[in-house]
Amino acid sequence: MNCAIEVLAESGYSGASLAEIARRAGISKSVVLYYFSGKDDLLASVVFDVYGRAGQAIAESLSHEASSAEKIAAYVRTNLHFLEEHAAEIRAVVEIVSNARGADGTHSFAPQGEDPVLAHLEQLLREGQDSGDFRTFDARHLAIIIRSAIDTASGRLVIDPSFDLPAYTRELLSVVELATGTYRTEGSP
Amino acid sequence: MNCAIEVLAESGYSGASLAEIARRAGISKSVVLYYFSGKDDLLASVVFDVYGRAGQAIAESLSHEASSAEKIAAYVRTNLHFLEEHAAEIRAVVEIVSNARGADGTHSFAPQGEDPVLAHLEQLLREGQDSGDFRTFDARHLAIIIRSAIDTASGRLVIDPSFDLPAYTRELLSVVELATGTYRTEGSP
DNA sequence: CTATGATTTGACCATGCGGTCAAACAATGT
DNA sequence: ACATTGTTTGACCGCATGGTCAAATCATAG
Repeated sequence: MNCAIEVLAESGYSGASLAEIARRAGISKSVVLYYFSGKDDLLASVVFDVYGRAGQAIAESLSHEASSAEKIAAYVRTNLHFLEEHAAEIRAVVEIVSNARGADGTHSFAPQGEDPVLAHLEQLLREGQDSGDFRTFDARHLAIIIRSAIDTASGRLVIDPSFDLPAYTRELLSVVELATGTYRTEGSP
Repeated sequence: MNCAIEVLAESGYSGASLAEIARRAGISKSVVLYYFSGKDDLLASVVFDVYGRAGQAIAESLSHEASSAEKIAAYVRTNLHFLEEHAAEIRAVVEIVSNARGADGTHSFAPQGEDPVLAHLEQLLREGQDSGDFRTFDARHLAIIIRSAIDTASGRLVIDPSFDLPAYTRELLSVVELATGTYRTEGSP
């Protein structure tokens, strides 16, 4: 699985053939198919593994925060921090989710109906609005904007070695603060 | 080329084989290779064509605006408007740019060094800062955030038919205004 | 009508893919 | 020592890919 992640991150979905993954691992192609029922199973395992660990890290981080503003900030920070330490993993998952398709041509891993990741962030934003911490905005669409800013960072990290993720994190946090209206002048003591 | 765009948008990069594109066009595979020197040539033509038309539309739109704030707003609006009317084209280009790789495994169409699209937006932001219209922010990274919000919309439009692009445009414009600090209280008359 | 050039076709090729399988190999308990 | 079980291998299969090519078809000018 680690070698699959490496190949996916470096050579993309098309380049990640069973033969190439096996070669990188120094084993025969058959060994991969001995432990995984097929390529789909391998990719699904990678997605599940990385997705699970990321979700765990984020949930743990959010549990330490009380206010909506702090939760949102922690959400952004933890997402980008996880990205920094697991760039190849995230890149591999993105590659799989956005390219793997079933026989019918539809995406295999993209969420069917409602995207739970997006729904989660949207709910965090809505909570902040309900508690009066945030200004009025379109929670759904702001969630899409914030997620896109997070997701784009994995690509940057891989293709641009000079990409300054800490600085990017700072700027995104600042944008999110302004967009949610966390620090309104009329509300200051 | 139109059929190539359709197939790319619907079935993704992997599904866009010469045979499939020819079948959709009702012609033989050989005809495609008669007018294009190879698959690379076809894809490059699609990218060039769409990219050129989008750039033209954006440049034209910006030329009508004077202030930096208006230019940025027009930039966002025109990008998303072009997307709305040419969703499949943009989706196809994204599919090509993010998946097409040369024999060496590197992206074929992704910008080599500095991304001119990103550099352009970054410069627009910097102009607004230099003229004093905008607050202090990290122009480079804010440009990345805004571009990601624009680019993610093409995917949404394709997979989610209920996606409300006008509303998304409104929210993004609002976020950009807040992020650039166009309407600062201290500057108001 | 015919000769010439542009266009179109289907058969064909080499290559790489995911996947199968019998056989070889290694480890272990008896 | 042996039999059993788990592991690994390389040869092989069917299939799809991008691409080539000679031949067939079409259009047009003389």
